[in-house]
Amino acid sequence: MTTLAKVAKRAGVSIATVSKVLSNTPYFTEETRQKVMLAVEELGYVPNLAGRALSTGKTHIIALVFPYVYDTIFTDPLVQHILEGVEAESSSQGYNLLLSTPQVSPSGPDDNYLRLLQSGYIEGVVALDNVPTTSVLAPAREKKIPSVAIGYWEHEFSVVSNDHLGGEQIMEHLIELGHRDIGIITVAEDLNYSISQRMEGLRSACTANGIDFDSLPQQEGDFSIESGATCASKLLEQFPDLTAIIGLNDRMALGAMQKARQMGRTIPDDLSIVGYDDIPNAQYSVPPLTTINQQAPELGRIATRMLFDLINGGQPASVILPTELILRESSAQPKLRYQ
Amino acid sequence: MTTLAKVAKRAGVSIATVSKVLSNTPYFTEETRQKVMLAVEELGYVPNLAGRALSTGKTHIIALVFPYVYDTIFTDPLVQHILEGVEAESSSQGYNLLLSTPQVSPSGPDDNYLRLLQSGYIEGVVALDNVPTTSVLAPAREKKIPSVAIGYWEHEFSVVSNDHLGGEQIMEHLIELGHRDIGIITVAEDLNYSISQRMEGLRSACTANGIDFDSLPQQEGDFSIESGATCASKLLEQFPDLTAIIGLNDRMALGAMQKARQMGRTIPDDLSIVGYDDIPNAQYSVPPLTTINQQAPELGRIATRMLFDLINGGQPASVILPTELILRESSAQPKLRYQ
DNA sequence: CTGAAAGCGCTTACAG
DNA sequence: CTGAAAGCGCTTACAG
Repeated sequence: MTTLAKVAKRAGVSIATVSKVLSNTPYFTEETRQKVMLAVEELGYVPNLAGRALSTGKTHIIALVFPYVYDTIFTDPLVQHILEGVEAESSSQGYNLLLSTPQVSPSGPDDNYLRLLQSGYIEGVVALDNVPTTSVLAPAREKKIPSVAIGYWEHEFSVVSNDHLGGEQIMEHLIELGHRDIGIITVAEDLNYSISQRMEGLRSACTANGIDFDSLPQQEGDFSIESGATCASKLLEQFPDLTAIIGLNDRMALGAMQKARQMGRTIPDDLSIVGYDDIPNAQYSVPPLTTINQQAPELGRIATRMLFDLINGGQPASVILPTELILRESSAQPKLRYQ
Repeated sequence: MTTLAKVAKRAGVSIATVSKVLSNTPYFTEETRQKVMLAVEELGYVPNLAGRALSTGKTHIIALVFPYVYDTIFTDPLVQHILEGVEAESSSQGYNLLLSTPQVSPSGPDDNYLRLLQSGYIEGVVALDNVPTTSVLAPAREKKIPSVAIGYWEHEFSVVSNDHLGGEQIMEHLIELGHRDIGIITVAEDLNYSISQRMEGLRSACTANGIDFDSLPQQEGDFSIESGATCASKLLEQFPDLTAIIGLNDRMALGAMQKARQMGRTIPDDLSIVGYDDIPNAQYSVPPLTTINQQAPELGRIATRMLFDLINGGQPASVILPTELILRESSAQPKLRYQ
């Protein structure tokens, strides 16, 4: 390993000088600079980050945290997009990205994660903080580690998609088309805050239109395609008169669509199906899925920018991203049953 | 920040003693141990990793490297599954995961990545090393950094799916069904080694069955659903007699399926379409997609286990994972055209 | 403009 | 069984 000392020796100067030349401190002759750079070049010197971290406290690492709530976290398109955005921003700043997926329980995140936070290894953390039982950022805030939340936990610095609005939009859309018998595929309340917000959005659209939200049938899935299929089948068996089904994420909606077709329904003629997320596949399903776009890639990008601002002493403003209804062919007016 | 020194002071012992107690060195009285542990407890001491790294050279970080070749790397299901497997293994070993997505060009991976390798920050690296122009692991090997390749670059320690076999299997399947007019949706040769291997597999199945592989029409996509649709449309316009299309990944096959349907083909009656990867959506397309399962999640898991073996001084054997043909409903016998 | 020295927090021979 | 001391590789006041 080439160290500062070796470079210094070769260049015939002190290690302090090498260090200063490399960190672009002013005050040294062009001659010294050249000697040093030549030695650095010849020796292929690369600073040891642990050494630097120990003396400066800066590691140039930020952590990206996804609480581990269900098996397949990385298959969630939201997670992918956040990852993509965070990666892009952090590497553009010359920072490295540490990925952490702590287990969370009502008593808090796991010890490994807690230790990581205090280890001095990371300068800050961006976390998807949407699990109602526990906030993975609470410990970071206690320890005054710069952190930005993507999600609903109360946090000074956060970015979140307006799930309430998205919920309203998708329900409004169905109501406008004339639907009243609407089944809902959701997810267990304690699993995810965004989903609860979407539910609230659905509710307020109903209320605004004089529909009793609580009378609409619901089934709980687990975000997966499979669960969407199962829920759809239960919904349609118990309530054959449903004219529309809302899946609170696209994957469940897609599963529902397949199942409904197997059960003999034509989409959208017999049954409208709408989703939420606007994942790439939503565009390519048969028929293409009406859904809500929540600008997921922006979430990660913005959160990371906020984090760097914070690390540099700024006070970034929190952000709420608007959602947009994406009209495709899986939704239409209900057929008139009694004519 | 609580340091060893503070703990030592509180426990009334030397910092050396605290350090030894914590690292489970033998030789100290139960009484000392208790005093130390109590102080650790009370102060909430967590070792500073930079300090430890500097004196031991162990950082408890491994890097996972995905060369950045096309925009949407994290949307590739293969990447997701590798990530999942690597994450699971490394966190089970108490290691943290650093994600790196270097830009690669014919002259090699980018400087940031090169610096990371030499920074002393990482104990080893697992890399998806399938881009023909450049191996991201070549620099790691030069620098004697423990590394495991997922892919085809020649590397002492590697794990790879048997793409050649997979290619054979999918082509064999179509040939057995009676197809001879087969269109292929592939990807530019210099983009990905796995794909070239699959192509070779297709070729050998053809050769074994007396079919001239080079006469089969091909189109180049870019892994995306969209590109699959575009390629299928070109293929079907130029060669309307095709009875089957192979997509060299599922997403392109899925795009092809949608486009073929729009062009009036019924799948599989008028046209068989098969894919490669067995992504979750393959099961839920209409009709469900015949494809090749390559045990992607295992790739990451095995590679990481090999890396830890290597770090601990072992010499793990390289692994080639077999593929499996997954029969679904998107493939069938071709219709007899001239009866 | 340059360098000697202290210090970041830890571990590890080496004495005792 | 315990501790003093050196050292890991770097940066940063402080002198000169």
